[in-house]
Amino acid sequence: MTKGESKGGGAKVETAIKPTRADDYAEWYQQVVRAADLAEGSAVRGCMVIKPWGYALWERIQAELDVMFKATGHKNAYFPLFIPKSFLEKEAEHVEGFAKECAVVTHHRLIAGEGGGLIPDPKAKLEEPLIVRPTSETIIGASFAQWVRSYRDLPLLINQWANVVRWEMRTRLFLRTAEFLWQEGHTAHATREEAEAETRQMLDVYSTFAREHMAMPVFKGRKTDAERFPGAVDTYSIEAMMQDRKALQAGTSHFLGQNFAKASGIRFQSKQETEEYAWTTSWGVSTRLVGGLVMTHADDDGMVIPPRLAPAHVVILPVLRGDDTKAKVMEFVHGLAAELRSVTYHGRRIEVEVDNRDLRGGEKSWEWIKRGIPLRVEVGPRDVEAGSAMLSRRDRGTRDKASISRVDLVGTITSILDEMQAGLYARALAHRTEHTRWVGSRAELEDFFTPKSVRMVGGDERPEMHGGFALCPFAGDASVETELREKLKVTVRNIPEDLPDGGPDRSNMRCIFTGAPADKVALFAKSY
RNA sequence: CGGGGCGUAGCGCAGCCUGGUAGCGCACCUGGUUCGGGACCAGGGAGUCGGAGGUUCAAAUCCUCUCGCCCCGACCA
Repeated sequence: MTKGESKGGGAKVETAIKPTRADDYAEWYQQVVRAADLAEGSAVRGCMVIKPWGYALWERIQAELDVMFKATGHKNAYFPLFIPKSFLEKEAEHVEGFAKECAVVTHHRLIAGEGGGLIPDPKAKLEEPLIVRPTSETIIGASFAQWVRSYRDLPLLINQWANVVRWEMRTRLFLRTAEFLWQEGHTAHATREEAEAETRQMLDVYSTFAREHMAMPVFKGRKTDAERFPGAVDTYSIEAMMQDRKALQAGTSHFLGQNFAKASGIRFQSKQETEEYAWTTSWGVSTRLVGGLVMTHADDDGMVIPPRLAPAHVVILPVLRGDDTKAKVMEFVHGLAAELRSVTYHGRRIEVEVDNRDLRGGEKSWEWIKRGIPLRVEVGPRDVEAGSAMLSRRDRGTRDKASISRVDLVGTITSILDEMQAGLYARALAHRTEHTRWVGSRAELEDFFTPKSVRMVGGDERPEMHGGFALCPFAGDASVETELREKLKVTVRNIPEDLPDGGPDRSNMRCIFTGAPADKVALFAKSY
């Protein structure tokens, strides 16, 4: 059982977030997002306001990924928000995939209506409707077609940071909203091999980022046909396990073959003087990662931010008691803050917040606990006397604090943060390992994903937290996927590259559903 | 788009059945006592009760219409 859960032996602990994960996971998630001040709903249905602390997390994700994209040769650019309807129509599968959830712009002017309001001017109707981009393959393809003439123009390695709109029915902050922020890489290559290598390279970038920065273990793998991106030849994903054991697709990378090159006319003259279609890729991660961060690390007291992603690493909370000591304490605090800021942690300066708001100490502490800042440092008159501070770590109990000398704090803060980062990853990995299982038969798989109802205090019954990741040989029969999705809401998340120990003899596997020879192992799970 | 629910102070709600002109908790403001882990006391500000129409001496409450939102069923980063 994870730290902070209210069930189990011992006295019931008062938690900052109610309900707890064990009591109502979905509601817990919403409460953490609110309590950590990450985001809130807005006047626009399905759209969220990302608040400064939440946006700072996204900025950290952007900053780290951007460096990784640049290091692999990509350049940033920006393409239009609006896509002519005819562009979207160019790739058949693509249309089918997105048509159902598009925002459409039909007019370019408003005039006074009868009731005093504004209405679209019938005389200002667009000749061709514009679609607010749900993704940009087609509009970027049009530019690529202009930019690419010769094999010497390839590869073309472009990324854009942008917002996109998908008119979703059911929305949840960060996890699924009608508008979201993301990054979409688009590349064009002279050969199939090179484009496939690019697809895999970016998948690796994502999994490295997830592991090292987000402290989130992921399974990398290829999607089945049923789960492929509309218009792609192959889709790859990284899949992470959330604390309720459901999978979250945390990043995708697509090998688009020549489908979009043909649709957009991305042609080039080869060295052999033949005309060829380019091979393209696209890959993306979104603000959904912030939701993934919450569901991977947060606990019943709120957000927990991995140090390497933290907008601020430490908050200093001055304990001010009376005017006689206030000046001394603040002098010490500012000195300490300056010293900490001079320390480098993975290429960044340590970020320090000094919270000297006129609030009670406990109230401030709890606020920062809920926000998930890695370290809290209290400095009061007694610490000033002793040249020390009281240090609390977000990965320990909320009341757990220990005195540390100023010198030691400055000297060891990076190793403390590294230890926390490693600890968060280890904990997430242990959780995933505990709930990942090889299954040998369909019955076993169905049992694994069938909840046993649990009687709550007060008599309510609700499904237990159950299931997890199931691995088994799979021959790739699409009708099996449909059946499992309909019956159990379980899907193949991907065909993982790296498999945990155990399982059947890889050289002689049979599909557990059809009995046919199988050369692949599939990862099954319920998902967000 | 089908089934269910809800709109009353910034947030969460009570009041409605049995009409009499608006209340509670949290938050906010002021003063005081407090303060090394979610304080207490006293005082205070804040709501055209989603909107329109009707019944009535009188409507948050009853009736009609309307708008918006949330939950459940077909999708998805």
